[in-house]
Amino acid sequence: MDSSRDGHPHAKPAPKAVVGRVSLYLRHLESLQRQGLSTTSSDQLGEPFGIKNAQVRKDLACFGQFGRPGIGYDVDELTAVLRRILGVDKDWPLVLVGMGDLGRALLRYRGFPSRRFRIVAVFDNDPRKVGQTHQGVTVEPLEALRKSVAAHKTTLGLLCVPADSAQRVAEQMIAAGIRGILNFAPAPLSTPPHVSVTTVDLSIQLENLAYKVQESIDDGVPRAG
Amino acid sequence: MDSSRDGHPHAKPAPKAVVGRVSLYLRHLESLQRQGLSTTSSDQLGEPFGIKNAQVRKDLACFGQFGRPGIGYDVDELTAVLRRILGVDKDWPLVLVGMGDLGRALLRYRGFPSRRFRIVAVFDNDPRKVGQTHQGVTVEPLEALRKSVAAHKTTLGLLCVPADSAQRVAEQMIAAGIRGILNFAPAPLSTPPHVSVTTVDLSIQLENLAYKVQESIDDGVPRAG
DNA sequence: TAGATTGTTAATCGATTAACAATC
DNA sequence: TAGATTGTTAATCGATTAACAATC
Repeated sequence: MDSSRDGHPHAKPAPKAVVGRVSLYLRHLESLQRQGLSTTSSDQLGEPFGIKNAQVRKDLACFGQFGRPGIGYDVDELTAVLRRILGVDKDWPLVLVGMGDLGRALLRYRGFPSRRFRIVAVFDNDPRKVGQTHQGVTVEPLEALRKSVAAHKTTLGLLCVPADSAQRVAEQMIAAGIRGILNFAPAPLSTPPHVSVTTVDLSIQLENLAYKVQESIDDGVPRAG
Repeated sequence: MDSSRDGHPHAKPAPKAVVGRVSLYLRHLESLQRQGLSTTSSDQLGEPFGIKNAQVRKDLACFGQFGRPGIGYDVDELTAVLRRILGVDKDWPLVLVGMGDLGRALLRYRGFPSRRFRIVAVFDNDPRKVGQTHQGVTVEPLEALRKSVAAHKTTLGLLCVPADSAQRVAEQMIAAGIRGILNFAPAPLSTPPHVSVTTVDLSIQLENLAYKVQESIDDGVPRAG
């Protein structure tokens, strides 16, 4: 019952930090493709990210065998197979909830459409915002969420509301059928097990950066370079 | 030579994932403080994040001994000591480079000032943007970066330029004396060892979320909840 | 053939969890 | 005292790295 070759590997429960790195490899593969290269190696794939060749091979091994000893990997082939594995070989509709400054910025963010993520609907409960059109999308009230999610078969959502309403709004999104939430509110969300949440907490990121800088200044490396 | 008690612990090289979690504990402590609680426990501190009590205690042990057996932790005391350890007991000036949509959104983001991160200067090379004022800050050309960094003793920067200029601009920031970069460009930065970089790549985050959702749909949990 | 590079197994390393004596 | 909870040591778990036979 070896299923390591088929497209949607029911295989093992997808080893943890691996998927994030595979996304990076795919990025680099696409850039190699643009450069017109036809083959690559585990060494080359990990290099821009400081990832060792053994790790690259181990990561890829989670999903199957894609290379040839002595040769390496076919760029086009590996690109296609990783796209399929990661699910980015098709469009993903998104809902965006919360049209503050960040919501507006995300609506214009070019990195999403270029990866086939399409914001198909935006929601806000502020009556002054409802009815406005940004980037060709009209702001709807949250009551319209469930119908929209069903109509577009949306599974992913961007949550850009203030921290104090994040949990409540997340629950509405989940009730509407959303299965994955990219949460920009600086608040932990508690969600049922079938819903995935990634919290992007910019202050925490900055805080960690500040700590590292403080540390590096404390022990050595004192002034401007 | 036990230095586990002094404020800026020269002690051990700050165990990896620990700092991120300590930031979370601090957040929760501040919320407990607002609720008027005076003591807490390792159990309570980790609970909102799904972190086990043993882990909380181990994490805190990296920096010293702050609790009392049978009692727990003093909320005010632990808050103060964690703030000092993380370096958020003082203002951190920031530069922001790149005034696109995301740059503008970050300039308005309330999570930064509330954690004492102050955007003191913003830069862009587009002559149409230079001279504009947003949120009371005037956009300057990149040539002005070095002088500004020196004047404000800035060590941290937000990088919000397109991917294809990210490396070049990062080098300018580093040359100007910046020591930590929060990078929003979807591109890996290569930097000298005394400079810390955290890349916030929203497409990668979404991609990983999409993968998890796809996986959860594939094996079980089929429709809207 | 010699050199390159794979997939995989074994060894190392680090992080998480459990257990428990010590303390309030 | 009994119950709670710490700091820390030991046990477990998982992730990274090194090594190498197999292959082109």
